[in-house]
Amino acid sequence: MDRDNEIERRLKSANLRTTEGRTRVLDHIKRIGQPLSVPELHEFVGVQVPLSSLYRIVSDLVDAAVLRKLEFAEGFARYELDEDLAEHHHHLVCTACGSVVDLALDAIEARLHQTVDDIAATTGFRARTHRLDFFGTCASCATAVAATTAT
Amino acid sequence: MDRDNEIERRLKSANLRTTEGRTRVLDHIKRIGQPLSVPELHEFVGVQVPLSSLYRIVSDLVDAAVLRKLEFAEGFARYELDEDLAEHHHHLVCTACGSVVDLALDAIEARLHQTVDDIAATTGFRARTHRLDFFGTCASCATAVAATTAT
DNA sequence: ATATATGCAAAACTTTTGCATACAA
DNA sequence: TTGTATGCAAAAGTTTTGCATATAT
Repeated sequence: MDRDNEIERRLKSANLRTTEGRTRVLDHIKRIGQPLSVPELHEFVGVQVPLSSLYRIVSDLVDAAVLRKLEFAEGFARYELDEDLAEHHHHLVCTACGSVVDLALDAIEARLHQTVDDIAATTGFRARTHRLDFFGTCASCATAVAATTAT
Repeated sequence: MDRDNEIERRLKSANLRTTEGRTRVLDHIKRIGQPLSVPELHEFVGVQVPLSSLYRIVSDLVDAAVLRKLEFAEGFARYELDEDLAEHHHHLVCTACGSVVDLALDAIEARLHQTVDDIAATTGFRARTHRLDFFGTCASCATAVAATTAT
């Protein structure tokens, strides 16, 4: 896969060896497709990789531009593939069930591109990346709430 | 001021008394106009209010919908006035100097409103609020970098 | 062979909590 | 007066670090 080659390349140029821990972490993040916290990785990847190693692994991978660190207001960080490796996307955070779902919509990006231009013209700020998250109720929680309320 | 009345109202309906600590925290957050961390508040508000009290104060104010908790990927939380109390805005985060500047642009909101509609139509997710932050280089850091590079 | 990565234990940092005292209403 | 807020100290949760050992290249 092309993406895997690019990951290899970034690991190499950051002088990071291909180890079992890193491979496991990346495999799980690629497979799950949602931003994961280190404790979650600890559970998924297997307890045989200690937390301290996981923290070092994700930190190194962030430095190598393979992972990206995210924080919602949860009190801990989550990690996902760097945006060059995954399709650029945003997040739908359900405040009822806590789920975080990726969202990619061409129409959004077009509008944001205009916005970045507006900002540069207005303030002189050169936006290189952005982060756009939506908070609300996912379809299934909306249904659940409707059912409860109907009672 | 109208906003202060609204804050009073929210404190009252959350059964929160008007104390010196809360008043100080709110005064500083209103005055500074940038999202502040608790350690920053500790320094600004005065060391005579201990950290534990500050954490309790901001937590209570978040529950009362007077403050809003934000997290960039810094490892700690920042607090600013709830969006109903401040003009709805976004953030320009300079990755060179770390400054966080508020930005409010009508054109952005119009585009986001369309986006929220798109999302509801596409996914069924009902977005109640959103968060949009831009990361890049502020005008003065861009100038500084240009100067350095020119040498 | 050699530099890098890991595991363990200990520590640092942010945030939370229990409880007695102080304060706002 | 009465319930709420604070200060202090201790603890909990997340993340970082030192150092000896194990591993990738």
